[in-house]
Amino acid sequence: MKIGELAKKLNCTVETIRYYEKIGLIPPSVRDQNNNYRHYNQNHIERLSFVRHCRALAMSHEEILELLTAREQDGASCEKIDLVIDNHLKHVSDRISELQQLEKQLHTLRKQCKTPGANQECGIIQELDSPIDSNIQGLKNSNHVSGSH
Amino acid sequence: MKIGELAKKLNCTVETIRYYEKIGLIPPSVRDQNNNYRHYNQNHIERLSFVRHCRALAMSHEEILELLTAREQDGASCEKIDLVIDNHLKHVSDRISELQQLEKQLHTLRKQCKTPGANQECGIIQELDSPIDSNIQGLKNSNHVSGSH
DNA sequence: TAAACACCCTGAAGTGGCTTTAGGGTCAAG
DNA sequence: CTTGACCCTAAAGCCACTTCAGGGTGTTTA
Repeated sequence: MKIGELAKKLNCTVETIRYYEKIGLIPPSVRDQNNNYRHYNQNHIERLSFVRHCRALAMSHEEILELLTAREQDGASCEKIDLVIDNHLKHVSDRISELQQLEKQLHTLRKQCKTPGANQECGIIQELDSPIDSNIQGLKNSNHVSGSH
Repeated sequence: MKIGELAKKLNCTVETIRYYEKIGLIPPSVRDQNNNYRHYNQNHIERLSFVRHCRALAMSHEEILELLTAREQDGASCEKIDLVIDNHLKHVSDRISELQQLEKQLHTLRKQCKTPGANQECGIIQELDSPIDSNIQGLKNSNHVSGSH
């Protein structure tokens, strides 16, 4: 299977697949000796499928590598696997809480503009001009609604 | 006021302030002619305070610039301002929904590991190995619980 | 047979919002 | 006169890709 076909099958771009190979998230592809095209076998497909599945669940590459390592340690218990999932789940839950707090604050801010008119009197701008309060300062690590890790 | 004092006052790092100046999010500081140290007046402080307030609400630099521009157009109505806030609020709400969907999926996945034992039989790994289903594919644009935009 | 078009390749740079690193200069206190 | 807190710059690193520039390959159709 060539890279374009694989990309379609797994709903990602060819660039992403080449990138994963480059950083070692998937093993090197086999190359066609004539034209240097990448070719993929069932093993590759399964591995990439696993990775994409994890990414769809918003796991980081680091977390995915931990899962892959844990999986390959035959006979080991799945405690490590559970731990990775639990930790990730906590990241997601925490991020949801943060965003919900943010949502509240934005609703409150939005209501400040009661009487649309000249912007100097806009309650929103007045509010944003005022000193930062401690509630809002609480959300330090958020770069634009992103980054649970 | 020197940069360190300003950073403390606004609860951010000196590096962040220098970075904002570099990318033009705040106007250039006044320099001490002797030692080239940055100095800030009330205008600078208010502007940076505004920017930090917006960032605490997870707005992007682009959104902040839109607000700053709208604010400076004297006499214009605050429709633009409202629009920026409304759009941003929608980003946040949408991201919350996505993360909640993710949270559900992760809970379901976590439950697959009912009987902790040898990892080959771990339901989690089995699930992640299986083909990606269309529900999960729905969350395409998420890079690790981040990026509402 | 040649041109069009879809597909493949590489390496480097760009994205956002900073943070970190490396290598310095300045200034007040002891 | 040295210690330590503060200041400066330019460049690289972070994450997970995406985009760009420039080129090769392979099939199909005029």
